[in-house]
Amino acid sequence: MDKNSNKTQNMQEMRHLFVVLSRQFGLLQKESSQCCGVTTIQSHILYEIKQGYHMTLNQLAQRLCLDNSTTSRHVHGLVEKEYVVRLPHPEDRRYVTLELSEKGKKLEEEITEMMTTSIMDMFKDLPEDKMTSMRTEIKDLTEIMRKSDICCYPPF
Amino acid sequence: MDKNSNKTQNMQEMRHLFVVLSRQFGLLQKESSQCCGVTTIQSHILYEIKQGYHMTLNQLAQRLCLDNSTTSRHVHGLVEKEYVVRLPHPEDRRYVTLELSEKGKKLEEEITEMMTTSIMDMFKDLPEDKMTSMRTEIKDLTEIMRKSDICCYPPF
DNA sequence: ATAATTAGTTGTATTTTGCAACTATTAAAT
DNA sequence: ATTTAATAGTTGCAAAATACAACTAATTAT
Repeated sequence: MDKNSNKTQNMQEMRHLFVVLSRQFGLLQKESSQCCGVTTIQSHILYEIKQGYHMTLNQLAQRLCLDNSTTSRHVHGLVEKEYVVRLPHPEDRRYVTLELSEKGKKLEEEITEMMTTSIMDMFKDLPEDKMTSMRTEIKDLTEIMRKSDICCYPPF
Repeated sequence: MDKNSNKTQNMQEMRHLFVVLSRQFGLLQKESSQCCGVTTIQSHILYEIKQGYHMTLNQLAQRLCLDNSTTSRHVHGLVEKEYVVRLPHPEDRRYVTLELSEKGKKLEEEITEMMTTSIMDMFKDLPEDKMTSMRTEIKDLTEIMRKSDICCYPPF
Protein backbone atom coordinates (compact mmCIF):
# COMPACT_ATOMS: atom_id res chain seq x y z
CA MET A 1 0.00 0.00 0.00
CA ASP A 2 3.02 2.24 -0.30
CA LYS A 3 1.89 3.32 -3.74
CA ASN A 4 -1.44 4.50 -2.40
CA SER A 5 -0.02 6.56 0.40
CA ASN A 6 2.31 8.07 -2.14
CA LYS A 7 -0.64 9.05 -4.28
CA THR A 8 -2.41 10.61 -1.33
CA GLN A 9 0.68 12.60 -0.60
CA ASN A 10 0.82 13.79 -4.19
CA MET A 11 -2.79 14.91 -4.03
CA GLN A 12 -2.16 16.81 -0.84
CA GLU A 13 0.75 18.52 -2.47
CA MET A 14 -1.47 19.33 -5.43
CA ARG A 15 -4.03 20.81 -3.11
CA HIS A 16 -1.40 22.94 -1.48
CA LEU A 17 -0.21 24.20 -4.84
CA PHE A 18 -3.76 25.15 -5.73
CA VAL A 19 -4.13 27.05 -2.48
CA VAL A 20 -1.02 29.09 -3.13
CA LEU A 21 -1.79 29.56 -6.79
CA SER A 22 -5.31 30.80 -6.39
CA ARG A 23 -4.42 33.00 -3.47
CA GLN A 24 -1.61 34.68 -5.34
CA PHE A 25 -3.70 35.09 -8.43
CA GLY A 26 -6.49 36.47 -6.30
CA LEU A 27 -4.11 39.10 -5.05
CA LEU A 28 -3.05 39.95 -8.56
CA GLN A 29 -6.67 40.35 -9.58
CA LYS A 30 -7.45 42.48 -6.58
CA GLU A 31 -4.50 44.72 -7.12
CA SER A 32 -5.13 45.22 -10.82
CA SER A 33 -8.82 45.89 -10.30
CA GLN A 34 -8.48 48.32 -7.43
CA CYS A 35 -5.70 50.08 -9.26
CA CYS A 36 -8.25 50.78 -12.00
CA GLY A 37 -10.91 51.94 -9.54
CA VAL A 38 -13.21 48.92 -9.41
CA THR A 39 -13.58 45.95 -7.11
CA THR A 40 -12.42 42.45 -7.98
CA ILE A 41 -15.93 41.26 -8.65
CA GLN A 42 -16.69 44.20 -10.87
CA SER A 43 -13.64 43.46 -12.98
CA HIS A 44 -14.75 39.83 -13.13
CA ILE A 45 -18.06 40.99 -14.48
CA LEU A 46 -16.42 43.17 -17.10
CA TYR A 47 -14.30 40.21 -18.14
CA GLU A 48 -17.25 37.86 -18.40
CA ILE A 49 -19.36 40.31 -20.36
CA LYS A 50 -16.48 40.85 -22.73
CA GLN A 51 -16.04 37.14 -23.30
CA GLY A 52 -19.68 36.18 -23.48
CA TYR A 53 -21.91 37.04 -26.39
CA HIS A 54 -25.15 38.73 -25.40
CA MET A 55 -24.81 37.58 -21.84
CA THR A 56 -27.92 37.72 -19.70
CA LEU A 57 -27.99 38.46 -16.01
CA ASN A 58 -28.77 34.94 -14.89
CA GLN A 59 -26.02 33.52 -17.06
CA LEU A 60 -23.63 35.97 -15.50
CA ALA A 61 -24.75 35.06 -12.00
CA GLN A 62 -24.19 31.41 -12.77
CA ARG A 63 -20.72 32.09 -14.07
CA LEU A 64 -19.79 34.01 -10.97
CA CYS A 65 -21.52 31.54 -8.66
CA LEU A 66 -23.33 34.41 -7.07
CA ASP A 67 -26.98 34.93 -6.34
CA ASN A 68 -29.18 36.55 -8.89
CA SER A 69 -29.84 39.54 -6.72
CA THR A 70 -26.23 40.11 -5.76
CA THR A 71 -25.21 40.03 -9.38
CA SER A 72 -28.01 42.39 -10.32
CA ARG A 73 -26.75 44.91 -7.81
CA HIS A 74 -23.17 44.70 -8.99
CA VAL A 75 -24.29 45.20 -12.55
CA HIS A 76 -26.39 48.12 -11.39
CA GLY A 77 -23.26 49.72 -9.99
CA LEU A 78 -21.42 49.25 -13.25
CA VAL A 79 -24.33 50.66 -15.22
CA GLU A 80 -24.39 53.71 -12.98
CA LYS A 81 -20.72 54.26 -13.63
CA GLU A 82 -21.47 53.87 -17.33
CA TYR A 83 -19.22 50.89 -17.87
CA VAL A 84 -22.04 48.53 -18.79
CA VAL A 85 -25.27 48.97 -20.74
CA ARG A 86 -28.40 46.91 -20.33
CA LEU A 87 -30.16 46.14 -23.60
CA PRO A 88 -33.59 44.53 -23.76
CA HIS A 89 -33.57 41.30 -25.71
CA PRO A 90 -35.50 41.83 -28.96
CA GLU A 91 -37.09 38.37 -28.95
CA ASP A 92 -38.02 38.10 -25.30
CA ARG A 93 -38.40 41.22 -23.29
CA ARG A 94 -37.87 39.47 -20.01
CA TYR A 95 -34.21 39.11 -20.78
CA VAL A 96 -31.68 41.86 -20.44
CA THR A 97 -28.49 41.44 -22.39
CA LEU A 98 -25.37 43.01 -21.02
CA GLU A 99 -22.77 44.79 -23.09
CA LEU A 100 -19.72 46.87 -22.35
CA SER A 101 -19.91 50.56 -23.19
CA GLU A 102 -16.95 52.18 -24.90
CA LYS A 103 -15.84 53.40 -21.49
CA GLY A 104 -16.25 49.89 -20.14
CA LYS A 105 -14.22 48.36 -22.94
CA LYS A 106 -11.46 50.79 -22.26
CA LEU A 107 -11.47 50.01 -18.56
CA GLU A 108 -11.46 46.31 -19.17
CA GLU A 109 -8.49 46.63 -21.47
CA GLU A 110 -6.70 48.66 -18.87
CA ILE A 111 -7.19 45.95 -16.27
CA THR A 112 -6.16 43.27 -18.72
CA GLU A 113 -3.07 45.27 -19.59
CA MET A 114 -2.12 45.50 -15.92
CA MET A 115 -2.60 41.83 -15.32
CA THR A 116 -0.79 40.61 -18.38
CA THR A 117 2.08 42.94 -17.62
CA SER A 118 2.34 41.51 -14.13
CA ILE A 119 2.21 37.98 -15.44
CA MET A 120 4.81 38.76 -18.08
CA ASP A 121 6.99 40.21 -15.40
CA MET A 122 6.70 37.05 -13.36
CA PHE A 123 7.97 34.97 -16.22
CA LYS A 124 10.60 37.35 -17.48
CA ASP A 125 13.55 35.19 -16.43
CA LEU A 126 12.04 31.97 -17.71
CA PRO A 127 13.47 30.38 -20.85
CA GLU A 128 11.16 30.18 -23.80
CA ASP A 129 10.82 26.41 -23.88
CA LYS A 130 10.13 26.15 -20.16
CA MET A 131 7.45 28.74 -20.57
CA THR A 132 5.91 26.73 -23.37
CA SER A 133 5.85 23.45 -21.50
CA MET A 134 4.40 25.20 -18.49
CA ARG A 135 1.64 26.71 -20.54
CA THR A 136 0.82 23.37 -22.09
CA GLU A 137 0.49 21.61 -18.77
CA ILE A 138 -1.54 24.37 -17.20
CA LYS A 139 -3.83 24.40 -20.17
CA ASP A 140 -4.46 20.70 -19.77
CA LEU A 141 -4.93 21.05 -16.05
CA THR A 142 -7.43 23.83 -16.54
CA GLU A 143 -9.35 21.71 -18.99
CA ILE A 144 -9.48 18.88 -16.48
CA MET A 145 -10.71 21.15 -13.73
CA ARG A 146 -13.20 22.83 -16.00
CA LYS A 147 -14.72 19.49 -16.89
CA SER A 148 -15.03 18.28 -13.34
CA ASP A 149 -18.57 19.12 -12.32
CA ILE A 150 -18.12 20.80 -9.00
CA CYS A 151 -21.19 22.97 -9.10
CA CYS A 152 -22.44 25.98 -10.95
CA TYR A 153 -21.42 26.48 -14.53
CA PRO A 154 -17.74 26.25 -15.29
CA PRO A 155 -16.46 29.37 -17.01
CA PHE A 156 -16.83 28.33 -20.68
CA MET B 1 6.70 43.02 -33.80
CA ASP B 2 4.93 39.77 -34.47
CA LYS B 3 6.83 38.10 -31.69
CA ASN B 4 5.64 40.65 -29.17
CA SER B 5 1.99 40.41 -30.06
CA ASN B 6 2.36 36.67 -29.82
CA LYS B 7 3.74 37.03 -26.33
CA THR B 8 0.88 39.31 -25.31
CA GLN B 9 -1.53 36.74 -26.60
CA ASN B 10 0.18 34.03 -24.59
CA MET B 11 -0.06 36.12 -21.45
CA GLN B 12 -3.73 36.76 -22.02
CA GLU B 13 -4.26 33.06 -22.41
CA MET B 14 -2.33 32.51 -19.20
CA ARG B 15 -4.50 35.00 -17.43
CA HIS B 16 -7.59 33.23 -18.66
CA LEU B 17 -6.29 29.90 -17.44
CA PHE B 18 -5.66 31.42 -14.02
CA VAL B 19 -9.18 32.77 -13.91
CA VAL B 20 -10.68 29.38 -14.64
CA LEU B 21 -8.29 27.55 -12.38
CA SER B 22 -8.77 29.67 -9.32
CA ARG B 23 -12.51 29.85 -9.78
CA GLN B 24 -12.85 26.11 -10.05
CA PHE B 25 -10.57 25.52 -7.13
CA GLY B 26 -12.50 28.12 -5.17
CA LEU B 27 -15.63 26.11 -5.77
CA LEU B 28 -13.93 22.95 -4.67
CA GLN B 29 -12.85 24.63 -1.46
CA LYS B 30 -16.27 26.04 -0.82
CA GLU B 31 -17.97 22.75 -1.40
CA SER B 32 -15.59 20.78 0.77
CA SER B 33 -15.77 23.31 3.57
CA GLN B 34 -19.50 23.73 3.65
CA CYS B 35 -19.94 20.01 3.41
CA CYS B 36 -18.03 19.81 6.70
CA GLY B 37 -20.08 22.58 8.30
CA VAL B 38 -17.69 25.52 8.12
CA THR B 39 -17.20 28.43 5.77
CA THR B 40 -14.39 28.62 3.24
CA ILE B 41 -12.46 31.13 5.30
CA GLN B 42 -12.78 29.04 8.42
CA SER B 43 -11.34 26.04 6.62
CA HIS B 44 -8.56 28.26 5.36
CA ILE B 45 -7.78 29.21 8.91
CA LEU B 46 -7.73 25.59 10.03
CA TYR B 47 -5.37 24.79 7.19
CA GLU B 48 -3.02 27.64 8.01
CA ILE B 49 -2.93 26.84 11.69
CA LYS B 50 -2.17 23.24 10.87
CA GLN B 51 0.69 24.19 8.60
CA GLY B 52 2.14 26.97 10.70
CA TYR B 53 3.99 26.35 13.88
CA HIS B 54 2.75 28.39 16.80
CA MET B 55 0.98 30.80 14.54
CA THR B 56 -0.03 34.12 16.04
CA LEU B 57 -3.11 36.08 15.11
CA ASN B 58 -1.32 38.80 13.18
CA GLN B 59 0.64 36.25 11.19
CA LEU B 60 -2.59 34.52 10.33
CA ALA B 61 -4.20 37.79 9.27
CA GLN B 62 -1.25 38.51 7.02
CA ARG B 63 -1.49 35.09 5.44
CA LEU B 64 -5.14 35.52 4.70
CA CYS B 65 -4.74 39.13 3.61
CA LEU B 66 -7.46 40.10 6.01
CA ASP B 67 -7.65 42.78 8.63
CA ASN B 68 -6.56 42.01 12.13
CA SER B 69 -10.02 42.47 13.53
CA THR B 70 -11.77 40.39 10.92
CA THR B 71 -9.37 37.54 11.51
CA SER B 72 -9.81 37.83 15.25
CA ARG B 73 -13.55 37.40 14.88
CA HIS B 74 -13.22 34.38 12.62
CA VAL B 75 -10.87 32.78 15.08
CA HIS B 76 -13.30 33.62 17.85
CA GLY B 77 -15.97 31.66 16.01
CA LEU B 78 -13.70 28.66 15.67
CA VAL B 79 -12.73 28.83 19.33
CA GLU B 80 -16.40 28.91 20.30
CA LYS B 81 -17.00 25.79 18.24
CA GLU B 82 -14.00 24.25 19.99
CA TYR B 83 -11.98 23.69 16.84
CA VAL B 84 -9.20 26.06 17.85
CA VAL B 85 -7.53 26.88 21.13
CA ARG B 86 -5.81 30.10 22.02
CA LEU B 87 -2.67 29.65 24.07
CA PRO B 88 -0.79 32.53 25.66
CA HIS B 89 2.79 32.70 24.48
CA PRO B 90 5.10 31.76 27.38
CA GLU B 91 7.78 34.31 26.50
CA ASP B 92 5.60 37.26 25.64
CA ARG B 93 2.10 37.39 26.99
CA ARG B 94 0.91 39.80 24.34
CA TYR B 95 1.00 37.05 21.79
CA VAL B 96 -1.63 34.39 21.46
CA THR B 97 -0.57 31.26 19.66
CA LEU B 98 -3.22 29.34 17.82
CA GLU B 99 -3.47 25.57 17.81
CA LEU B 100 -5.98 23.05 16.57
CA SER B 101 -7.90 21.10 19.18
CA GLU B 102 -8.36 17.38 18.69
CA LYS B 103 -11.78 18.14 17.30
CA GLY B 104 -10.24 20.74 15.02
CA LYS B 105 -7.59 18.36 13.75
CA LYS B 106 -10.24 15.84 12.95
CA LEU B 107 -12.32 18.39 11.08
CA GLU B 108 -9.34 19.63 9.14
CA GLU B 109 -8.49 16.11 8.11
CA GLU B 110 -12.04 15.57 7.00
CA ILE B 111 -11.92 18.63 4.77
CA THR B 112 -8.53 17.62 3.42
CA GLU B 113 -9.85 14.15 2.74
CA MET B 114 -12.76 15.58 0.77
CA MET B 115 -10.56 17.83 -1.27
CA THR B 116 -7.90 15.29 -2.08
CA THR B 117 -10.56 12.80 -3.06
CA SER B 118 -12.06 15.31 -5.45
CA ILE B 119 -8.69 16.13 -6.90
CA MET B 120 -7.85 12.46 -7.25
CA ASP B 121 -11.13 11.94 -8.99
CA MET B 122 -10.34 14.70 -11.45
CA PHE B 123 -7.12 13.03 -12.42
CA LYS B 124 -8.35 9.46 -12.41
CA ASP B 125 -8.13 9.00 -16.18
CA LEU B 126 -4.76 10.65 -16.50
CA PRO B 127 -1.72 8.48 -17.23
CA GLU B 128 0.92 8.41 -14.55
CA ASP B 129 3.61 10.21 -16.50
CA LYS B 130 1.30 12.98 -17.64
CA MET B 131 0.31 13.46 -14.04
CA THR B 132 3.95 13.72 -13.06
CA SER B 133 4.87 16.27 -15.68
CA MET B 134 1.83 18.29 -14.80
CA ARG B 135 2.74 18.32 -11.14
CA THR B 136 6.26 19.39 -11.93
CA GLU B 137 5.17 22.33 -14.03
CA ILE B 138 2.54 23.47 -11.57
CA LYS B 139 5.03 23.26 -8.78
CA ASP B 140 7.41 25.51 -10.69
CA LEU B 141 4.62 27.88 -11.59
CA THR B 142 3.54 28.11 -7.99
CA GLU B 143 7.05 28.89 -6.93
CA ILE B 144 7.25 31.67 -9.49
CA MET B 145 3.98 33.18 -8.35
CA ARG B 146 4.88 32.80 -4.71
CA LYS B 147 8.06 34.74 -5.26
CA SER B 148 6.45 37.58 -7.16
CA ASP B 149 5.80 40.25 -4.55
CA ILE B 150 2.22 41.15 -5.12
CA CYS B 151 1.37 42.22 -1.61
CA CYS B 152 0.87 40.69 1.79
CA TYR B 153 2.87 37.64 2.73
CA PRO B 154 2.88 34.78 0.28
CA PRO B 155 1.69 31.53 1.85
CA PHE B 156 5.06 29.97 2.79
C1' DA C 1 9.55 56.00 35.90
C1' DT C 2 7.52 57.34 31.82
C1' DA C 3 6.66 57.20 27.03
C1' DA C 4 6.36 54.56 22.91
C1' DT C 5 5.45 50.25 20.68
C1' DT C 6 3.18 45.96 19.82
C1' DA C 7 -0.59 42.10 19.90
C1' DG C 8 -4.94 41.42 20.10
C1' DT C 9 -10.02 42.61 21.02
C1' DT C 10 -14.24 45.25 20.66
C1' DG C 11 -17.35 49.29 18.94
C1' DT C 12 -19.29 50.98 14.86
C1' DA C 13 -20.41 51.99 10.20
C1' DT C 14 -20.17 50.17 5.55
C1' DT C 15 -20.43 46.63 2.23
C1' DT C 16 -21.67 42.16 0.60
C1' DT C 17 -24.63 38.58 0.49
C1' DG C 18 -28.74 35.44 -0.06
C1' DC C 19 -33.53 34.59 0.65
C1' DA C 20 -37.99 35.92 -0.21
C1' DA C 21 -41.39 38.88 -2.13
C1' DC C 22 -42.40 41.47 -5.98
C1' DT C 23 -43.16 43.11 -11.20
C1' DA C 24 -43.08 42.19 -15.95
C1' DT C 25 -43.16 39.08 -19.67
C1' DT C 26 -43.74 34.75 -21.98
C1' DA C 27 -45.32 29.82 -22.29
C1' DA C 28 -48.57 26.17 -21.08
C1' DA C 29 -53.06 24.41 -19.91
C1' DT C 30 -57.83 24.24 -19.85
C1' DA D 1 -59.40 32.95 -25.30
C1' DT D 2 -58.61 33.12 -20.64
C1' DT D 3 -56.42 31.54 -16.89
C1' DT D 4 -52.44 29.45 -14.81
C1' DA D 5 -47.35 28.25 -14.74
C1' DA D 6 -42.95 29.51 -15.38
C1' DT D 7 -39.12 32.56 -16.14
C1' DA D 8 -35.96 36.93 -15.89
C1' DG D 9 -34.82 40.35 -13.32
C1' DT D 10 -35.31 43.88 -9.39
C1' DT D 11 -35.97 45.37 -4.64
C1' DG D 12 -36.86 44.81 0.66
C1' DC D 13 -34.71 43.03 4.41
C1' DA D 14 -31.94 40.74 7.70
C1' DA D 15 -27.61 38.39 8.43
C1' DA D 16 -22.67 38.02 7.68
C1' DA D 17 -18.18 39.96 6.48
C1' DT D 18 -15.22 43.64 6.52
C1' DA D 19 -12.16 47.63 7.74
C1' DC D 20 -11.09 51.54 10.53
C1' DA D 21 -10.57 53.40 14.86
C1' DA D 22 -10.55 53.24 19.76
C1' DC D 23 -9.40 50.44 23.37
C1' DT D 24 -6.77 47.04 26.88
C1' DA D 25 -2.82 44.55 28.18
C1' DA D 26 1.92 43.59 27.87
C1' DT D 27 6.58 44.65 26.57
C1' DT D 28 10.44 47.67 25.11
C1' DA D 29 12.85 52.05 24.73
C1' DT D 30 14.06 56.44 26.68
